[in-house]
Formats: sequence, structure tokens, C-alpha cells
Amino acid sequence: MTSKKASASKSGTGTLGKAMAVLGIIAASPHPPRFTEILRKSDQPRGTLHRQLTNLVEEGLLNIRPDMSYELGYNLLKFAASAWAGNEFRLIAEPHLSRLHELTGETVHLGVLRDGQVIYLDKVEGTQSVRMYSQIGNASPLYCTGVGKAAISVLPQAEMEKCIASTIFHKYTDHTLKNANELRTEIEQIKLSGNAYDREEHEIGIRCVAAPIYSPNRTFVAGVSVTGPAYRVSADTLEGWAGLVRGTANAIMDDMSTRLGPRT
Amino acid sequence: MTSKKASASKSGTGTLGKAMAVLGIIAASPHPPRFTEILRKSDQPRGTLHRQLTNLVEEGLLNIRPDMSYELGYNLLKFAASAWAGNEFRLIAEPHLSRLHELTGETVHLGVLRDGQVIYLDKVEGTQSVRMYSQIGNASPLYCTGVGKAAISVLPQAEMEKCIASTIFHKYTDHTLKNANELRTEIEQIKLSGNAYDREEHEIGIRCVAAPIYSPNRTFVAGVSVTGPAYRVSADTLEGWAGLVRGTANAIMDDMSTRLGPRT
DNA sequence: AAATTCAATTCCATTAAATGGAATATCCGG
DNA sequence: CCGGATATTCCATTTAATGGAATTGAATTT
Repeated sequence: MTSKKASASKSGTGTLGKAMAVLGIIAASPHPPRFTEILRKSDQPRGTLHRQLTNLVEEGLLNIRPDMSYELGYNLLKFAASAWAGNEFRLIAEPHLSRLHELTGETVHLGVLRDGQVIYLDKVEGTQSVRMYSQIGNASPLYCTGVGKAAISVLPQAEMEKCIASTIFHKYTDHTLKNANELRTEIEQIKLSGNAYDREEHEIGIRCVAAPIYSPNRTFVAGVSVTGPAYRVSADTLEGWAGLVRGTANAIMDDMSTRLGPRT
Repeated sequence: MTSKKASASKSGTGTLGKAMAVLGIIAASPHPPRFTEILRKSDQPRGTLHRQLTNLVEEGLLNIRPDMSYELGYNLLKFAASAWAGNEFRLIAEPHLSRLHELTGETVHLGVLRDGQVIYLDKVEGTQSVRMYSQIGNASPLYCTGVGKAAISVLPQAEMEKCIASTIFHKYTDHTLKNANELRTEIEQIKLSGNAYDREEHEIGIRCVAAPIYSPNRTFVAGVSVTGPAYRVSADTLEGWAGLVRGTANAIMDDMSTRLGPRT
């Protein structure tokens, strides 16, 4: 009985939850899946799934392509543009991120913790002709990103453990942390210094230093980071920026408490 | 009977539709609304709305802020990032947009028609440190944007009329088209030349030339444009680019028919 | 501090909508 | 034109959403 309830609360509860689960399946597919393919990955019966897909298409959350494959719909972009432009936390952080970028000359990221992942909220980078939007909205793992490790370090013990326990340690590079204990050790260091580092743990040649941002009650947890290519940014340079990044995080927290009210 | 069915299909049908309607209300609010405010704008009863909000928060489509106001949630960004990165039409168009940008030196936009609006899908611009996400996902009116007018010009007659009929002509600038007849006249010219222009109709100082993109059966309709500031881009320059923009649109359509199969 | 007001939340009998197994229609390659 | 796979529709059953009313909670005033 209890096990039944526990599994039920896991995901896909209610009509909306199931619809989101379907979106998730399609988002996770490497190519636009067709009906039968989605049916296989979902645990819904034919009739049900078909109607769900029809509804999602009707709402513009999915596009159905001429070959009957499904891809995420344009209304998601529409809502996301609104979400991004209107997000108060991001708006508060924005000037601080710009300042940090000016002082360091390297790329600055802002990310929030959500469902055991980092979701990048904003990015300020140099005048590179790289494609934009490369990062915003992207969900990345906690254990191999500066923002992720910074964020997790300020979580209440119980939640931190939950995050760590549910982590699967994919080895992105030779420097990627290998298991929960390595992560726990590193988090202790982050707690002491107030800074997290990514030492080419996610991508070879990319380094970063980050600092945590959080509400007093820790229900909201985020992070800010400066990222640069290893050839241009030495480990020492990175450490030199640590205080600056912490300062940016603190300034953002100050602004939050004054603008959103201190009882967060 | 028929009227009942017609009005029912309008909006907010089914559980999912109602949820989206709530998201829409919150997206449209100039500031994060609280429960009672949303209640007033929606036509749902208290209990119903409250549970809908709770569900949306649970799915990460809404955030609830410490002062009990609601803003759009981070999962929308997550899904949108996926939608953007995976969108095949955008991927096909991408190199063509870059090329058009290189040839003109001005900002290039790609937008699709959806629910009588243009939704911008991509943007290629010069090395400006302008904010990202400034345009992508944004929904703009048809009658005063190059992409919008280009798109509407290739719609089947019936749908075009539906779009025009439901348009309200807000006067953004002195050059904004004033009514349905002016729009109809202009569309006739676009059909002949294959190019649409925005002559400071949406924003003073901004000009643009666009061309339509469409599937053979016209169920998919989009547009590509080159936009620039009036002080740098004369009306003549713009006309000089018209063929180039049409060429880009045609090249994209060619790629579409080869990559997505010709029976679109 | 008690009283008043306004907003948010919970409850639960009723109602409406989602479900899902099976039948049917449609597409595609041979 | 046929056979096999895929997508779509149907409708009795089940499950989840509904919504009016009562409760809780928080802020404001007397």
C-alpha cells in the first residue's frame, strides 16, 4: 500500500503530470519519435496516449510533422520567452552578472537548482560569434559543474543527500568526480571556502569558479560562475577570481532580500 | 448546437487547455499575480483554480514566490531549450540565415506563423553585446512585421481572411497599417513581388525586408527577414537585398523538401 | 490584545473528463 | 492488389477534476 503511493507520487501524477511526462519523452529523444516509438517508452495504453498527443498538439506544445513524428512545439518557446523576460531573480542578478563579466572578461553563468539539476537562467559572454541561446534553459548535472556544486553545497543536509544519492556519475572527462564520496569531500571544501570549481570535469579545456546563491530558508538555491578556456585561464587566475564571484553572489542575495522582501 | 461546439473549441478545452490558459494569464501579467488576481482574470471557481495552480507549480511550469505571487517556471526554459535545439526547421534554416547575415551585415530573423502571430525561432546578429533571448520565442503581430506580412501572404485565402479579420490594428508608429483594407492591399503587392517590407511600422528607426517560406500545402508558413536601423539601411539598400532574401527563403524551402520529404 | 477583514487553503459529494481494450482505418512496400 | 505495420476512432467504464462552502491563516485596525 505504502509502496503503491510512493511510486504514484514519483512522476506523471494527474492529467497534467502525464502530459508533461509525454513531453519529456519527446524532449529526450535524439530524433522526433513517431507514435509507436512514444508508446513503447511511455506506459500509457494506445488510446490514451493518442489523445494526449492530440491535446498537446492542439495546445501548441507539440508539432506533428508530415511524416507523423512529433517534436516540441512553438508555444513552448513563446512561454519560455515570457518566463525569461519576466523572471525577477534573473532581472535582479542581471547587472551583477554584467559587472562580473566586465571585470573578468570571461563568460558568466547564472543557474538555479531544480529537480537535482542545474538549469541555466542567464549567460553573459564576450563578443564571440558563437551561437547564442547555447546555454539558457539547458539542464546540466550537479556533480561536474561549478554552479551545480556551489548550489548543492548550501542545501539542507537531507536534501543534499537526496541529490547525491540519486546521482549517477557519468565520466565526462578524466577529472570528473567518480562517486558520492568524492563529491561529499569536495562539498565540504566548498562549504569552507565558499567557492566551487570545475577543473575540466565536464569538458576538457573548460574551467570555472562558482559561488552559491540562496534564500535564508534554503528553499531557493542557485549559483553564479565565471567560465573560461584552460589555455587562457590558469588555475591561479581562477582562484584570484574566487572572491569576486563570491562578492557577486552576495550582492545578488542582498538585492534579493531588499527587492523581494527579507522573509524568503 | 453548432454554435455551442464552435465556442467550445475556442480555448481552454480539456484539463490541459485550462492549464495552458492559466499559464497564459500569468504570462500576460505585467507583474507576478497572486491568487485572487488570477481568480479574477480566469473564469474558474476558487477550488478548481487553486488546484490547477498547485499542479502547475508541481510540474515546474510555475514558480510560487515567497509573497504568494506566481511567475512562469524554470521547466518552461528547460523544455524550450530542447525545443529550440531540436527543431528541424530551424536546423535546416540555420546555415542559410548565417549566410544571409554575412552577405548583408544586418540582423537576420526566422519566424513561424502560429495562432495568428509570428513566433521568432532564430536570430543571427552582429557581435553586439545585446541581451540574448531578446527575440527568440517572442510573439509579434502579423500586420506590422516583415516576417508576419510575408507569412500571411502565402496563406490560403480562407485562413488569410481569418487572420485579417481577427486583427486589431494597434498604431505602433505613424507608418503602421491602419486597417484591414490597407493590409489586404499590401498583401497583394507582396504576392506579386515576393517580398514584404516593414517600413518603420512596428518601431521607429527599424526597417526590414522579408520573404515567405511555406510547405507545398501551406499548412506550414514562415518567413525570413533582414532588419536594420534606418540610419544605416536606406530604403534602396533594402530593396537591393530583396532578391537575396527571396533566394534565402527558396534555398530553405529546397532543403526542406529534400530533408523532410517532398510530401509536406 | 481582541476584533475585523481579506486572502489562501482544504473538504467532499457531484459531475465531467480521461481511460483503455478492441475494432477500424490508413499507409507503405512488395 | 495484397499483407503487415502503423495510426486512429469508439464507447462503456473508471478515475480524476470540479466547485460551492467551510476553515484556516495572516495582516490591519480599534
